[in-house]
Amino acid sequence: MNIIHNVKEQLVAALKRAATAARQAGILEFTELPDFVLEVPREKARGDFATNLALVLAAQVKKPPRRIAEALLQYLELPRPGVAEAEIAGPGFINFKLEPRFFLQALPAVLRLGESYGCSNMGKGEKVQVEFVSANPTGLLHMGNARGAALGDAIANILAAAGYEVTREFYINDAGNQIENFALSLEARYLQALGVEAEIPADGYHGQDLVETVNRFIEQVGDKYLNADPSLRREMLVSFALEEKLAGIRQALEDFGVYFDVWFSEQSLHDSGAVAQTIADLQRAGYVYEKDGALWFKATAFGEGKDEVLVRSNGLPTYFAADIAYHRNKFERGFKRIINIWGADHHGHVSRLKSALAALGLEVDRLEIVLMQLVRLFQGGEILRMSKRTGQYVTLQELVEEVGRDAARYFFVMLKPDSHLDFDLDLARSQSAENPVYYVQYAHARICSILRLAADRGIDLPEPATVNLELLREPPEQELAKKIAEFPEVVAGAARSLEPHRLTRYAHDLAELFHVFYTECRVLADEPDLRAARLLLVLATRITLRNVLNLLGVTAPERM
RNA sequence: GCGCCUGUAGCUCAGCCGGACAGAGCAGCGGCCUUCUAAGCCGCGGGCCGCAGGUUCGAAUCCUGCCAGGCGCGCCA
Repeated sequence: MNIIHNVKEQLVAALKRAATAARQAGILEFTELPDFVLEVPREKARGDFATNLALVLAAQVKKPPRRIAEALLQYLELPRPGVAEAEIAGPGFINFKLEPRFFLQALPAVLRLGESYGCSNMGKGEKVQVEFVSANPTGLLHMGNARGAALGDAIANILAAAGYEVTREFYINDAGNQIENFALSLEARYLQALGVEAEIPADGYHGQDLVETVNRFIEQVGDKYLNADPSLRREMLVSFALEEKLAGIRQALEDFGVYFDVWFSEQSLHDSGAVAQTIADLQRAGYVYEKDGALWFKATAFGEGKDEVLVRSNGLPTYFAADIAYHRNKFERGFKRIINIWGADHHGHVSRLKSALAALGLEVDRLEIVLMQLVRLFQGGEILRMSKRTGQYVTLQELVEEVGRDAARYFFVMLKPDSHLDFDLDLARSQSAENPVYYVQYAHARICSILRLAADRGIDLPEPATVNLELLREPPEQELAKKIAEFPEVVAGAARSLEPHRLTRYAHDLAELFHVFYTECRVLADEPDLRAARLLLVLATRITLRNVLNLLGVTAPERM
């Protein structure tokens, strides 16, 4: 059920036939039909669709584009019913106008589909995994993680709507050097709390949160590990702290409306031998050598600038080695598309990882990495530096408290991932009421208000099949219906490109057209048939608004 | 030095698989509430699309070179 998609396909086919017919008649000479587009023109006065076919043909045909367009029109059979007229404009575009009531057909179907309006079977049920956030479990979530959470969750939602079977995964970096540091820092705090002099490593974790964590640890076990074997002491501290930190992360994400299907432990890859196995397989493939007591991956064989260490001279595998094993594991789990949402500071890692996966004989094209640029925080005109070690950062929890979940999520998803994001805290606090998300939510609340009033007055909701759509003759009514009809195309486009910000654009445009309609047309009119038709339009708008907000992880309030 | 990202209205950003006069929000100015929520609607002002070349019938969009900002180039993760 996608009337726009259907009519576009018909038009494209008709255009191809027209070009072929003109060639056979000897009017247009060309060897191969070039790629052309059929798109919605920016200026709505130009019609509903426009094609540049005559323009792109000009290179081969060697005639003025407008002349070519004339020839095409001569042989073009317009799909009917649907397309009302075609005309040549500008340098040689062909503009098409649909019959005014064409888009109104979509309305009954929207009501029938309800929550699933906008969904498609594009993904054909293929398994896709989206891994995102994957924050270090040694602290709290910061603004960069928040952006990743909003973005990753929206992408996962959109893919699910487009017919993929989606798994959301959080990779827990619970191994390696940082955990060592974490352990030493915890140990120092533990000893300090028990009155023993101890120092946190220079590059350790100095945040106040560890003091509190250690205090809770002491409430449970007291000074039991004061004189214990240091490695046991650290192990107990780490396992306690990680559990607590992860629970906090999970809670913060849930408060942000983000849930994961799988929490995948890096340590489990070491424990299961997967890391060792991966290194051995790379070795067998001939891409590993030893130098200075370490094992190196021959990344230069894949065009990289330099080789990478897999196993350090102290015998411990690197994060890189574990990440290769992790991604191999993803392939083994059968995902057709493997999508990672990474901060731009990891971009150097992308091609290295892909090289290693190629060395293992895996189809690297199945791995898609969305790099998002980092978030810079401003306060009082100054940059706030974020650092786990110094404990100075604004957390996701604070963000949600300050600006609200809906506003924060909308804001993060509104920007394309490539854009650097300067987040002005003062602005976010003061302007939260002017956030564009309210514009969209307000449209939804207004609709609910109309429906409440209708119920109060004992007005029945229309039966879609019996509504006379012909009564919707006003331009705002038809434009709103057209925008509603576009929704499935927009979702599919966002899924293809992994660009959720297309949906915030769409949501804004839809809300705008509704507000105009609301101002111009009275829904609860006296005339029952017109009222029923407008109620149908309003109900379809509500469904579409709700569905698009849902995909973005933003609530659709009934009152504001 | 090398690599990736960004540079569009006062501010924050769309548009960038080339196309028809460059768009939106916020901020500014002026109108609109006796009937469904004014968190709204209508109108106005505001832009050498970082700079310079090139390709093209046509460039914000593609190519090259500069300039500016961010990030990366660890036996860190």
